[in-house]
Amino acid sequence: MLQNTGTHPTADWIYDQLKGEFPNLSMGTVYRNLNILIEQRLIKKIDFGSTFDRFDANIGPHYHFICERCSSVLDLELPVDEALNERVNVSTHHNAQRHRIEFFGICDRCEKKAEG
Amino acid sequence: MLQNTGTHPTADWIYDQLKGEFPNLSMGTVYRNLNILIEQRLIKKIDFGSTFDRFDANIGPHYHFICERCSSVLDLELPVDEALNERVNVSTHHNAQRHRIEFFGICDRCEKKAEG
DNA sequence: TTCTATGCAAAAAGTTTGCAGTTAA
DNA sequence: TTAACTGCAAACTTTTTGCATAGAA
Repeated sequence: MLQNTGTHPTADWIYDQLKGEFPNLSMGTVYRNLNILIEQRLIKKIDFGSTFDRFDANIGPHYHFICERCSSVLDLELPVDEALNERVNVSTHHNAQRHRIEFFGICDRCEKKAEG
Repeated sequence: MLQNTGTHPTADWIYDQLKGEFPNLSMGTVYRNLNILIEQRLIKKIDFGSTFDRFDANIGPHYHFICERCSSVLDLELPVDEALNERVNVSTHHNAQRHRIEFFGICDRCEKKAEG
């Protein structure tokens, strides 16, 4: 089983790709192997640390902090750096209009709890 | 119906919060109203432009570009700015160990297609 | 009455799991 | 003979939808 595409595939896409080579491949196997690769830290799932959708009432541009202990998602005051979009547009042929940053670590509250 | 928490709630959490005030509230209503608020651009769903999980075979630190037309997720060459974590740690009491950036816009390929 | 919003339950979408059967060491 | 892996189908989790009803204008 190989994993060397340059893309960020969905399980579904992987299934379609491999279906040609292994005609009776099943989704169960795809997910099972993806999870094994995640455990072995050979790949990552791109997520927000929870299986639920998250909603954001703060419409203005702002960055997020995601606590890896309690999974809460917090707003940051850090000023948004619009120049970053330009950096992308200059160094690639994409047209980036905005961006989002998530910081990962341990939040204020969990740090305090750990000390307590 | 109110939406003014400072957090980034899951539908589930909202349901629990409102359950006290509206004892026979149902999940259907919560999701329906969240989707109305999204249409009205009063809130946002924090996602990657697709309902599927995405997997990343590139374990090293790197940033992503997400095309809002074709929903593909592409790696960027932009150098990762480790100093950003420090900026967060200095201005808040959280402990940020790493971060992730997603740029949103129209990708190379879709731009070309549009030009025809 | 008409229009919008709701509860409920069923369906859909995406992911995980149990089990029995293969295959390879 | 084991141990690891697989297909299949069923179960599970999260979100969406259909329908009949309730309440407001």
